[in-house]
Amino acid sequence: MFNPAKSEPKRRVEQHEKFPAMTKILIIEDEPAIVELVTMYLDKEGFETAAAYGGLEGLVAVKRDQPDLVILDLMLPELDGWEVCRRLRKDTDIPIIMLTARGDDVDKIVGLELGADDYVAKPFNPRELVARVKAVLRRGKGRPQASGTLRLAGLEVDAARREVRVRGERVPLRTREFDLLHTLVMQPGMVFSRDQLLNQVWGYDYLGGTRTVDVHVAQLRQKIKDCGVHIETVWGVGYKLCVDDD
Amino acid sequence: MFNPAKSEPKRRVEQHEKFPAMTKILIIEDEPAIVELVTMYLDKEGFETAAAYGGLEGLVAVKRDQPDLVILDLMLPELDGWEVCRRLRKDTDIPIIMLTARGDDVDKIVGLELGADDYVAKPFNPRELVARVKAVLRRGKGRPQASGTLRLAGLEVDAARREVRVRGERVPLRTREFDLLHTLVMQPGMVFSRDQLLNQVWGYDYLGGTRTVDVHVAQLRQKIKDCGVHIETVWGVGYKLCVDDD
DNA sequence: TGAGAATGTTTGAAAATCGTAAAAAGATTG
DNA sequence: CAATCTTTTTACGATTTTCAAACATTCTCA
Repeated sequence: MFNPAKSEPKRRVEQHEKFPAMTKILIIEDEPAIVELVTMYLDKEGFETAAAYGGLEGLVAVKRDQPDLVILDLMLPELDGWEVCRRLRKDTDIPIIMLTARGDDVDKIVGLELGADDYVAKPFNPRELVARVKAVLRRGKGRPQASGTLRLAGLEVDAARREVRVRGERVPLRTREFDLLHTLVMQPGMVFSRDQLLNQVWGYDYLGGTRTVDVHVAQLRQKIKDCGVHIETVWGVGYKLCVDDD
Repeated sequence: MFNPAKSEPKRRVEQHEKFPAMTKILIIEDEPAIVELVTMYLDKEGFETAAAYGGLEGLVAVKRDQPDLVILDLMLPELDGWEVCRRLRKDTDIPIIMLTARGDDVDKIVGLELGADDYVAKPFNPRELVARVKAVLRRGKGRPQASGTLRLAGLEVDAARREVRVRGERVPLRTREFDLLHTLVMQPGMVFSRDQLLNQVWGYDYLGGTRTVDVHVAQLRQKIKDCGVHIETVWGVGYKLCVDDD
């Protein structure tokens, strides 16, 4: 998609940094006290959490919950962290933060051999762990954007620059408007239901009503009129972008 | 594709990016274990690989194989990475990613002195290396990000000297300010999310909050005003550098 | 044609984001 | 190790955007 820093709609968030709506974090750790502590801190930051208390259980949980990040203790019953990490790495790219004891060979963990993304030495400061979680999650986001301007009749949409031109003239759009238009322009003629648009533009966890889409469509229509392209209502279904035929 | 939130969750089935048929990558590294590992990962991504186990051998291999990118260890027998890099740079533009030890002077490596395109600190995560390879290759086409002074209206940014001039007048910038401006100037008009800027300027493992970016942007704005170029806020997304239009 | 449902449009309060100053924390230097 | 400089955090007001609600309009189908 195209929005580098989606705003997080409809959610009670204070000073929190924004992460993809409901980022799921799985904690694999046998000591309940630690699980509880970490859970508490992550909750407070708006993350969704799950826990597994052993290696095997952990592997199952990963499959089931599809977390966005795993916090993995090195010392575990059944299957130790090394093995769990290795198996996870074999068929996923889910970021992993290891909990290690002081003195563990950190280089091996984060480096080649295991391929974890980061580690925190026990005993650790929960706040630091949270910071690391955020940092690791952020890493994926820095990739260059697919450049290239989409053109359709008198309409140009530049995703990388977030600029829209109507017959060559720059038209300032707001975040939602831009994202909405961009989705439509990417597949001209394709009908999008309001729900599809909500998922695409507002995020899958958006809690508002579907009429919101209508409002934004109306505003978009205002701003991009007379460019040889228009947003058509598909009655009872949704909207699509069409090239004027005359 | 760079949307952190929504389109990202499918981590499992990662689609291979398309690079020119059979992009060749040469690894110059004396430790066979590392060569093997890296080779495996690059293979998996569809790259063609070759290896050289020493500095001299590496130079020869470059001549012979004409790779599209070189991964170069800093510590090598015969001829060390510094020297190899220097010689490569003397008569080619082949992108180079350096493998360094933690603590090596990264500024010198990627800066003008050596002119490598990127670096990865050992011990490294192979997946990250692959990501960097892709990033560098992608960057390669398009823009001569090479040395020299970047000029944009009344603004000059000299990466080598780390100097900035506003309408010819030198303006002293602090480290962060300079790096920030530099990344923005390299791709004027391109929108950078705060996360992207944090990754680029502060590093992949920066642990602070995103508002830090705002503060530095504010300070930059102070220092580079009235030079025909300004930093624009892209509401809900991030910042971009724009040439004044009036 | 008219009732009911879906959509269009306008609006202002509420929410989100941003700018900035100033305090706090961290680095660097002499 | 104190002084100084840089960076980061924090706090709060200012600004911008969003969205639900209300009402108007259009559409469908009996």
